[in-house]
Amino acid sequence: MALGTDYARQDCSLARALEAIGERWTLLILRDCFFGVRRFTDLQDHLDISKAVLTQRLSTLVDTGLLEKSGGHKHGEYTLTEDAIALWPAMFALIKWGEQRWSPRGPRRIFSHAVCETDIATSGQCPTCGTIPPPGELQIRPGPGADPSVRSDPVSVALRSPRLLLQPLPVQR
Amino acid sequence: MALGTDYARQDCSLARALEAIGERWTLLILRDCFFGVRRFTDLQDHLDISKAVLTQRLSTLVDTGLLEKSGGHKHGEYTLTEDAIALWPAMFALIKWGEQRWSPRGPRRIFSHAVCETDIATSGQCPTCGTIPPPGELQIRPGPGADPSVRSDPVSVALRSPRLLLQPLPVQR
DNA sequence: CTGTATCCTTAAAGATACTG
DNA sequence: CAGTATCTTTAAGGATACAG
Repeated sequence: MALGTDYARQDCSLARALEAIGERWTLLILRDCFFGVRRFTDLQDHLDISKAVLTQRLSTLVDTGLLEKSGGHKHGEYTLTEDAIALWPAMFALIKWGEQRWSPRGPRRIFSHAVCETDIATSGQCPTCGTIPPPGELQIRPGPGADPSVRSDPVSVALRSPRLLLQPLPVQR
Repeated sequence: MALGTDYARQDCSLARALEAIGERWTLLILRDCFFGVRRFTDLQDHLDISKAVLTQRLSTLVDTGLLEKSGGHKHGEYTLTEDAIALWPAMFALIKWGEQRWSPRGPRRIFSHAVCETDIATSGQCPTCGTIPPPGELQIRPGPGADPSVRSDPVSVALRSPRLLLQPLPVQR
């Protein structure tokens, strides 16, 4: 965002949250991490973002304590910290809201509670066990609203197989 | 955001959502509307935002169908549409996440289920009735993490009295 | 009260080339 | 593979003055 990414003088937790994750691309980067993307190049390919911007965002996210980097300079991996994983309910709610408005053919992705084998509700609750499962217990698969024609890069292809959230995404190149 | 507010070629509802509410200030404007702020000047005073930016954001929000304007040119009022009210779970989750990380003295604002007179949990559920109350059934009051020293303008003062969400905020000038 | 209209400064983002 | 470095373009945001 131009001219400052902070919201000075706002006595509000929402402002603090947005200072951490409100910048352009940041939330999409974290979404990809939830989906198992961990490599710099994979993020770049999937997000269609410039290297410079991606570098800056990743560095900020590491500084803020939302991402952890491992693996050194080459073949490094970025993984979500506990603080970032705690963002899942907000991200899930945003995805659901986006679906209601802009996915007339239904959800693009469906989340289910792995242990109950039940698709979870819009509220985030599992209809079978009644809990709000943490992301690590969720499986993701393409839904009726998905549009495979949009993307055909290796990361997008890999993301189309059903899989657990937070698990590393194996990208075939 | 500089150079485009959209996320082209992202087959993802989160991207669509962010195109609508991801711009700087937009989510804070909607938050204020949930809290009952409805007037141009009140938003400007409370957000510490320039008129030009506020005008642009409000106009976009009306175009997107998230705000409705009534009252004509002067003394106009902006109110949330149903689509915007549906954003509450996401906004609530973001506020809670921000509190966990940046409000060590506890929540700045406490939400309670008006009919049950019970403070709602981090999950958004009312411990008494078990439901996830819609924003219209929520009351808001200052919490231990609030910092009244930050702001003393009329809007901030008015926001410090306990009140129902979505109800118009009476600002004394 | 609720905006428009201008001007100006800053920085955000893309493109491209280069590096350990 | 995972970035830096540089350059250029564009737009975002603040300030100020003005208007219906």
